[in-house]
Amino acid sequence: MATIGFETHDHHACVSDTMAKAEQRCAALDLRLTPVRRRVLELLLAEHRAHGAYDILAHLAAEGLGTQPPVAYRALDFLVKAGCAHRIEALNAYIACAHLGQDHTPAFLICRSCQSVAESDTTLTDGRLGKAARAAGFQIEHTVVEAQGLCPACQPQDTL
Amino acid sequence: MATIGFETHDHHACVSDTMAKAEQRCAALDLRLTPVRRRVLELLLAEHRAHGAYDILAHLAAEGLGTQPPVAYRALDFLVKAGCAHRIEALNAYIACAHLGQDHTPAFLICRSCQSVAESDTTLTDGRLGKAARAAGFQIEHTVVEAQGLCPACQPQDTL
DNA sequence: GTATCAAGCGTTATATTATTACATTTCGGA
DNA sequence: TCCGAAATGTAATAATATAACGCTTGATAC
Repeated sequence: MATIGFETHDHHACVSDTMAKAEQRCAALDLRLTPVRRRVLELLLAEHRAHGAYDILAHLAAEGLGTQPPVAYRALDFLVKAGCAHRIEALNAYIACAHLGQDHTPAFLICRSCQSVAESDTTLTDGRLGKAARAAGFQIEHTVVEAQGLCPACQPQDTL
Repeated sequence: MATIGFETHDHHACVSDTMAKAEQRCAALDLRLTPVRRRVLELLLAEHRAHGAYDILAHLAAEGLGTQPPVAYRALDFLVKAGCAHRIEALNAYIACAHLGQDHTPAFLICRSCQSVAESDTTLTDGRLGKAARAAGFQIEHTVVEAQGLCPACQPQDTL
């Protein structure tokens, strides 16, 4: 399990790695990473935080890539279906996948102070949700696991 | 842990029990369960499924209890804050709490076929979200744990 | 009792998020 | 080169949610 988003890291490499993986993934699945889709993924990747569809649309509009809501929603839906991005239900917003290429069931840690979002790569079945589902005879198809609170950097510091 | 929602049960008793507990809880916390709030809770309790704010508002309007969105949102917000209801983020909708009076961290099982929602009463800290948060130094304040899929009754049957 | 204050409520308006529908274009394969 | 599927452009609208403001009510201090 690795949680990506709060710790400092080489973000430039993080972005280019992910773009490269997205290319590979789309090629492998015979999906077309068109200019708009690619640009939206870049915009999502720029920061480890969630982006609203209309935020994305504003960037696209500024760059002449589209002005109407469906442009943004289509690209975001594509990226989500392709596994390159996730939707954060608690924020009605989207974030680039931090574990592209790994089969994973994402869980998110959302900081209410700095709005950063970390994606934790976990497995589902032995979690509480998996147990509860098995006990109830429920067949899980998709999970939404999100925690809201304070990231390490935003917690009140006793020392220093 | 108990998951309430899919199994058949004495729903009339389930409703009246919950209303009684809500009364007690509000009295104990010095919160006012006004007619609109009470009625909204009854509406939520009528079925173990999520109800949109505007669905609730339509009922209130039909009963002369209010016609504008804030009427519904205020009552729903009150019930959520009071612990008598939960918001289902994946559906932008609300559901009555099935574990009133118990300190719990809810997790929901949402059937995409019949729209029923079961609430599983779990503890947080040893689940995968808790582990991930501890590992990342993240301080959790609120969790959203929702699974979408098929409830027992809606799964394709091999036998029978 | 009555002045005061906070909570609740009524109402208008508007903000935010998301989808439907349909015409047009692009792209790959027959 | 023609066809069909996928992608895109665009207008309109639906669905969800909040801001703002004034009035009413109910509890409390005096």
